[in-house]
Amino acid sequence: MTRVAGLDYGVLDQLLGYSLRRAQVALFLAFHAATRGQHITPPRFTALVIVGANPGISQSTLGSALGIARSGAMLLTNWMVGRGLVERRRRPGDGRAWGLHLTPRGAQALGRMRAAVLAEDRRRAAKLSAAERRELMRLLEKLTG
Amino acid sequence: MTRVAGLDYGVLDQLLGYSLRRAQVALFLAFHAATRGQHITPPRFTALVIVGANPGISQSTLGSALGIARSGAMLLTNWMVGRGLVERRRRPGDGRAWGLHLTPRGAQALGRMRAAVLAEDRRRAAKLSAAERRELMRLLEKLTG
DNA sequence: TATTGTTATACTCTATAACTATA
DNA sequence: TATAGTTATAGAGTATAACAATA
Repeated sequence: MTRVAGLDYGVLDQLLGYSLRRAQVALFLAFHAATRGQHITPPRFTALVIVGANPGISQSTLGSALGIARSGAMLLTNWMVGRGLVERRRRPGDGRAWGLHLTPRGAQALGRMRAAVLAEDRRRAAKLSAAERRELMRLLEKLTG
Repeated sequence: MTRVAGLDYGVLDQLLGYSLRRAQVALFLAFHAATRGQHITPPRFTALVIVGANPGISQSTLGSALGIARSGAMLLTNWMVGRGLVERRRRPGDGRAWGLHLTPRGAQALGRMRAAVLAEDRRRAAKLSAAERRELMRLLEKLTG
């Protein structure tokens, strides 16, 4: 979605939503560069981070965090389990829900990915000064929260 | 993708890309609210705006602006033509490409949508002061350009 | 040869709805 | 009744590849 030279973008240039979309696409390219060759996607990475930070989380809660339906959270979990990154454990108190946990291999893989993604995210953000980057994060938080 | 209370988002909260994604989802809801009941989507709205601002544009160039393949630009154009919002005109100099133009009905519909989308975008951005909003747009532009 | 539009096809992601087992 | 997970199915959006017409 690079800007096409000579094209008039009309009202789009006045929309905060469109500016955010452009910026998000640019940062998505950063993510893609950082995870090249692996079969990782933003939702998969997000899921791994959240499972890692919230051991024992249920699939439904994971789905809520990602903003997707339970059925989608299950497919995502299947992928993580199939790759040996996550395991489902029965919960003592509740026979319905699984508790999700990183495997040792998953924790190791996530550690590598996290470092790469964070480094590339920072590299792309380097067009801004450190103060500008913090200000941008603050404004985004204020907008969203 | 509303934040789930009590959940630890780990490294995600340190990623500019994730902050942008959250903000973009929030503004997408603004778009959705502004176009409720119409069969419009962000890509369709974007396409209409770009055709309106660049009369005679080709399908391929439209696709480039949207960051999608030619085949997708054609389906998008089919939708706009099918709704009577856009018409294809042969170009005098080049028998290969179509020139896309808004119909009077398309111009009228776009005018209404543009006003609604812009108003709702501003309304959601009202959590920021006018100065903050301008600063946010500036930072996003600096990041992307 | 290169470009534009078109067509056919396939893939990914997601939603919905119905089902089961547990609570 | 309500919730968690599962399964089946369908739809939207997109990409790729091949083709015809035109440059």
